[in-house]
Amino acid sequence: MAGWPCEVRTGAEEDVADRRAAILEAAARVIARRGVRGLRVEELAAEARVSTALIYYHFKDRAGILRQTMEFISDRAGHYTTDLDPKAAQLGPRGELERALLMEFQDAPLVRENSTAWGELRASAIFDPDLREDLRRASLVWVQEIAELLGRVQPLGTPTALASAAERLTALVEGLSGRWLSGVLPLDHARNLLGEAIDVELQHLERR
Amino acid sequence: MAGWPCEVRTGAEEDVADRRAAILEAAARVIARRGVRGLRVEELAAEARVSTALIYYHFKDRAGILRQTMEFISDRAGHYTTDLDPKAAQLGPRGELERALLMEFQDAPLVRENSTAWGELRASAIFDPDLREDLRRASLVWVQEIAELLGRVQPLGTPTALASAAERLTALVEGLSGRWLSGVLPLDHARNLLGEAIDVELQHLERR
DNA sequence: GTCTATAACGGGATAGAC
DNA sequence: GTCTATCCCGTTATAGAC
Repeated sequence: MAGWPCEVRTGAEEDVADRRAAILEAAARVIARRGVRGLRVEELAAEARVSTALIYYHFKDRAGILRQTMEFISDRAGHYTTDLDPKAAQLGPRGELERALLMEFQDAPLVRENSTAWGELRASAIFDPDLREDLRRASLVWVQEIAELLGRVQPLGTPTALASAAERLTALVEGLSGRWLSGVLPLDHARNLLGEAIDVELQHLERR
Repeated sequence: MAGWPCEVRTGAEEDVADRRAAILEAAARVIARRGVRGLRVEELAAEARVSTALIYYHFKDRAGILRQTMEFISDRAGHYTTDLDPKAAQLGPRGELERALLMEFQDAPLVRENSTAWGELRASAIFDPDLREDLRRASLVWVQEIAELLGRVQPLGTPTALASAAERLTALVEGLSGRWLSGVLPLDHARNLLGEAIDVELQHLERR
């Protein structure tokens, strides 16, 4: 998914990779601020402190920017699920599950930025076939991750039941996230609703 | 919400109202086809078989088109919930509840169009304060409507519990709708997941 | 109210030097 | 790889006739 080999890189290559990453980070910021529709290549260039020409050099065109930003954001979200909080394992399965699902609902700048940009790219995918494949893959991975955590909390659940619960919970996260970010729902309210949903689904898995 | 008086209208006024409505219908179609970002006033004009100038005459500017289309779509969705299916009352409360929530998941052209356009405008609202107020109102109305239906199925539920369940179910609809429309989830799968969610929430309401 | 014609501008994309 | 300068097209919005 990375687009860059995982081998050790020498000086020059690393500089390029860093610059690339810096542009993608900037793209995430700009998309979170203005939306996909509001992304101006010139603004992105300013945000990343490079020229517009360099952006086209690295990403070919506007569509390329979007596609690669989607990958970038999806990778980054995957990372802060596992990396960012090394004490996760000590929470126990239930704690890990809650953390993984509630993760998105913090107003820490980076997290909010990631959620906003991701939601925006997700919405764009409906009209942009280029983005669909990445979206599909990312969704699948996420659902499986949650199903697996659910299975650790409730080992009795059949694979199908676990998968369904995971699909509902992740879809619910997306729905609640949209409501939070558009100001329909305050953050803590969204968190409470999601917390209850986890309870409800776990109780339902238990009882069969 | 209508923007037009509910009184009887004489010939000329009716023509104007019809034309206005025709443009808004066309806007819904174009947004469903191209997204908000893809909405070109010229394409809208062609779709509605009028000139671009007329569109600006009626709606002031691009933002005005979006704002009024949002109202229009929200009204229309509200209508087909209650009007379009006069035999709804015969379904019993549970049937009405399911119908109201599953409504959005049909691939009848008009319904899909409404869902797509609504999802698109909802997503735009995150970056467009103009749209937020309408979105907030529409969401509120919808949640209350569902809470009321839930209460008829499960009269034991406390108002708070009913409200929470309604918020989760409606947010879930939005999440699943996005997944369906972006091709992540097939239609019948989305319907099944939502159907199960209704069961799960009702059982949870019962047990307390 | 509705049209045709066009002004005005924003922003995607590229040429070519370094 | 990276920049400066610029082209050029698509889009929004308006002027003015009917």
